[in-house]
Amino acid sequence: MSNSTPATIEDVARIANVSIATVSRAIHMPEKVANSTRLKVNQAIAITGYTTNAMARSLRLGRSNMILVVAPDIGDPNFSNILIGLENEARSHGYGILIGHTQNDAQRGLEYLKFLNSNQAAGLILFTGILPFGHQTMTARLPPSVGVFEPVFNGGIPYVGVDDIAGARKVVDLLIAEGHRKIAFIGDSRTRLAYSRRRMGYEAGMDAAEIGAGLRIVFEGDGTIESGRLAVEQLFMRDTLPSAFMCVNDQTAIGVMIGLKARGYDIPGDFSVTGFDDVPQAVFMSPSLTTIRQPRTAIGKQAMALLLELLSDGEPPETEILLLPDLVVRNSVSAPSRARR
Amino acid sequence: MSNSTPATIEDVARIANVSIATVSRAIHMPEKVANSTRLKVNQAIAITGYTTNAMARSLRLGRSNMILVVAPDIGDPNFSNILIGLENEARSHGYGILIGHTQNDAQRGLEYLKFLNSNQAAGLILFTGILPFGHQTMTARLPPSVGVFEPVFNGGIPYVGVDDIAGARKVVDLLIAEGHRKIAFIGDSRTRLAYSRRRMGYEAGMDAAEIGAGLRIVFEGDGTIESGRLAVEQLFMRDTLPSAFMCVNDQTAIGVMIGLKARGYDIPGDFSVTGFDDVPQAVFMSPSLTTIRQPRTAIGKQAMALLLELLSDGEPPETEILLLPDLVVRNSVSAPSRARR
DNA sequence: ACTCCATATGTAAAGGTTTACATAGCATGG
DNA sequence: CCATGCTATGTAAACCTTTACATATGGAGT
Repeated sequence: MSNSTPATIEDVARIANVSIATVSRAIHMPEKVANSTRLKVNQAIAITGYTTNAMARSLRLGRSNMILVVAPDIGDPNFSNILIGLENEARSHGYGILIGHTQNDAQRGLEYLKFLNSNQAAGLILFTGILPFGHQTMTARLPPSVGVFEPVFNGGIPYVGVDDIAGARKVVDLLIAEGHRKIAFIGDSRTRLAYSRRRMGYEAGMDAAEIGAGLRIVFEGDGTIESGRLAVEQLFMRDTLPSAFMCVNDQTAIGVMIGLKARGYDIPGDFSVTGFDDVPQAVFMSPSLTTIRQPRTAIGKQAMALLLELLSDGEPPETEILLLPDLVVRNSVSAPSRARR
Repeated sequence: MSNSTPATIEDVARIANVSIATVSRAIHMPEKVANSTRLKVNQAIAITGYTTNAMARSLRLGRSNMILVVAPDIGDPNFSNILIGLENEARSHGYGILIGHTQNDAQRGLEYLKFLNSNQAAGLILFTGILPFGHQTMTARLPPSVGVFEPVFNGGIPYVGVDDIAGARKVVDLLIAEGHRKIAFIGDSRTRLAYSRRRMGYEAGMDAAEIGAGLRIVFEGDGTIESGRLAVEQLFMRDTLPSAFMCVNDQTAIGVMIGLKARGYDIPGDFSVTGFDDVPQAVFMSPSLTTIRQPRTAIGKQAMALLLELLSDGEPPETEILLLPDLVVRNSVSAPSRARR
């Protein structure tokens, strides 16, 4: 039974007393095979413990059953949850996932391009806004691909992300509902498209509440902790201080909180602070951070579903799928302090 | 150049004016080929942009260049850092990594077993202490495998982990150096072998300091936050309270801290608390947690290196590799309070 | 009874590699 | 000058599938 060398389709055929073609058909197109024959084949498969040799199959078919997932950094805690969504969806359709990380290094990217060229992956999931294949990007013959989080610069590649405008709108609406009017947006319009969209959500919310430009304060940072701290420093040099800091992401919010605490202020007593992303530590901060949760597993699932559709249909059903993220209310927001109102 | 269908070895052979065998040799056994010929072949490869079709190669060779990594939960933040180590090491040897997660579900495990049987992976990395293939485990024909973190129950499978005894010893030595003598160990001897070893480290440290059994307090939990909280409740019902809680892992330590805070105690003022693992949030807790850092990336790298060695040699060079983990001193430990000394 | 068609199965080629074996060329040693 | 052996290359088989095409079987329609 459990021989040294795995059973092949031929072993099955011999035992079932049919040809290998029939075995193949019994497996992949059962309706094309007589009931009685299918039974014999299934028995033979059970006896031999046969499983299709994926290598041979992929070779014959000209495509593999693997999806390559490329991220700049697989150590990113964001990544692993998306991975779950990706993996579940892939596996339930008979695909496996292959992972690679580039650390934004073109040389590494190139190695993954080789992977693709050597037919090892039928599709590609990209976590980066830029094709990571250096100067060969232009001539690269890519398999069906989809982006995660951000549109992929340069390619007609569909992507799955989050509705950043709507998410930011939820935040600003909360702050306004709490009574804030002087709301600072600590942003970053350069790095990622998503960040610009969050700014748009902020502006839309302020518009809707008819809060004039005079009360809007926008600081351009770069999405890092340090830039949050810096924003506080700069804003304290002006005369009009906000009562709330709406940050483009959680990193920035952490920086802002560090800055405010360093000056001896209480959060949310003196200032309210919000983030965006819901990084894992957001819940452990003190105060815990009110933020927007990225539906990571759902994003992964959707992205993979889209890719699989692409793989079978050829045509992208839609070029952009935006999921609506949820507001997570914690303890970093309250009504504006008397002094700041 | 960039034709619709990828170049094959035959295209290269035609252009270089040699046989396909020579091309293959020029690529994989360059020393077997005349210099002049090798040059011609390399030029032809450059012209055609040829890359070896991995499917065909794996089929012919009877083994793939993929390593399957199976973990109970790839969303675990521990996981992603180890993944980096695994991936780097694998890639630098021409292997790719395939990931799967079982959620401790035998059905899922079985699907990965199919993966293996269908020759899609040359080796296996296991994050679980038990072969995740349900009842088929016994008859499963596994490729070379290595475990991560824990020995794999049941198989003669080498593994890479951390020296838990030495790690625990570092913790207890620190506590003793701070002046503690009544040190409670909040443990879990059932779930994981690693946890029993940490207990051994504790006992060894107490022995070395000649602290008698009378001063040792051991609570058997199950490694969860809740069990840490429970330990506090139980211990407060006894008459001899410890001055320090040495926890078998960070989860337990979190629970202990919750329990102590609920009773209004200050950490480390009233009681010292230590963990083990250095989970990402350990640094964000208040007070930040003194604990043992798992060298995750290094573990991943070592595990993959061991597997690759297995793959080429056939013989495991050693059956257990233990890395020495570092103590991370933060703010949850101080000298014992007067009252508890 | 004969033709035709549908259904079920078989035969063989093709997919791209690697490699055992065969061959050719050439130098070395007698 | 021939036998021998070494080096470089070529030929063809094998790895395991899938599937176009061919064939066989049986039933329906005339």
